[in-house]
Amino acid sequence: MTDRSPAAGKPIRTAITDEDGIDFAIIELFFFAYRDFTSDPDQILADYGFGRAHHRVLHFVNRRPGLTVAELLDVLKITKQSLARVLKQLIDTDHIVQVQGPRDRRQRELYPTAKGRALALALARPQSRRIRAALEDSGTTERASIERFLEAMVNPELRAQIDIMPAQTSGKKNGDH
Amino acid sequence: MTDRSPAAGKPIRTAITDEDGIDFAIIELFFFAYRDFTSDPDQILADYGFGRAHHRVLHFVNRRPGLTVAELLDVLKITKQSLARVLKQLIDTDHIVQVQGPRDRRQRELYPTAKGRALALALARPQSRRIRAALEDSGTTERASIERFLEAMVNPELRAQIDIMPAQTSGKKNGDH
DNA sequence: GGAATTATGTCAGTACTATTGACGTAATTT
DNA sequence: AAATTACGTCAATAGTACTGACATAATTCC
Repeated sequence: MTDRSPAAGKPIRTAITDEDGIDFAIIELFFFAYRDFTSDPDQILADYGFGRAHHRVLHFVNRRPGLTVAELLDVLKITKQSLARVLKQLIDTDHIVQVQGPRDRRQRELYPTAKGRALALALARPQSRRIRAALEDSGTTERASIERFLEAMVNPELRAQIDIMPAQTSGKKNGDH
Repeated sequence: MTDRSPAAGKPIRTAITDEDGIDFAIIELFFFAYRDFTSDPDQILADYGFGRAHHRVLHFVNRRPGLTVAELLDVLKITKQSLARVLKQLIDTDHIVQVQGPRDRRQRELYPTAKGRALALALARPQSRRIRAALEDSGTTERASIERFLEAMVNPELRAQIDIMPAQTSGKKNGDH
């Protein structure tokens, strides 16, 4: 149990490098950056007994008030069942309310309450601080270049989800043309 | 059940914006970018019955061959128990081997096998392609600026973990293509 | 040499997020 | 009237994570 079994392959002792032109540096940085990026709100969420799933739901309901359950599922790319418990908890704790759809009464439009809005802001605050600090520390003159890079990392067919957002992404790249 | 309960707060119908100077644009982009970034290897991992945890272990063992279990736990920021099952599976499937530490025989140095090296490369390939494409698409003249930004997003006290990596993260301003 | 500490492995129990599949209900569309 | 859609819910399962406890072997400290 201590050593490798007889049939096992031999250990490779050299570190993986940029062979095949693989960009390990940015792959790793992306991992670490996202890990720490999500750790900020995780602290706050723990106080509520919530997890990341609650955060995501809360975020998008605040960003697109009135979106339906189906739309939310599409943005989050999870299943109805995964959303069910999380959404129910957010409704039960009075962070989100459902309103019957005006045109289609089958639909449930989701809106944040004042409480839900406040929590969404509290969760976003440390993340935004981290981003601002990172932009400054890294001497990024244009934040637009970071924005463009991140957007280009998203699957093209899914970028539509981003563009639907409340805009004001400032100058963005398109300018609505 | 259809509508909101009597005690519930009133729905807020306006979208959350950049109030309080919160950078929702980049917060969202980071979420979408990471979601798609991880979706590439997820496809491949599914064929092996592996998950993201296996990927991370495989990645770091390939990046720092010979690292010990304790070091791996420190990098991944998970507990021993969380690592146990995943590491065992990778060893049983001959992707990783353990070697008794030379100085300290209590330690288990972790090394990839040829099989483990190959899988790590296969998993990194689509991610690297995505990064390269994003750099090109976004017209990022220097990739170093993206690197600096991502590094600045990492908690300062944890940046040591990155700097230990097989170098060429730092001296990377080479433009070997 | 003996005691404390360290590195690792393992067991038991739990939680959260996610999955697929199935079924029911109400509302809309055809 | 029939089919479809939007939503909710139930059951069963999986992957990843957690805490706490305990065992073993090896090293270090006194």
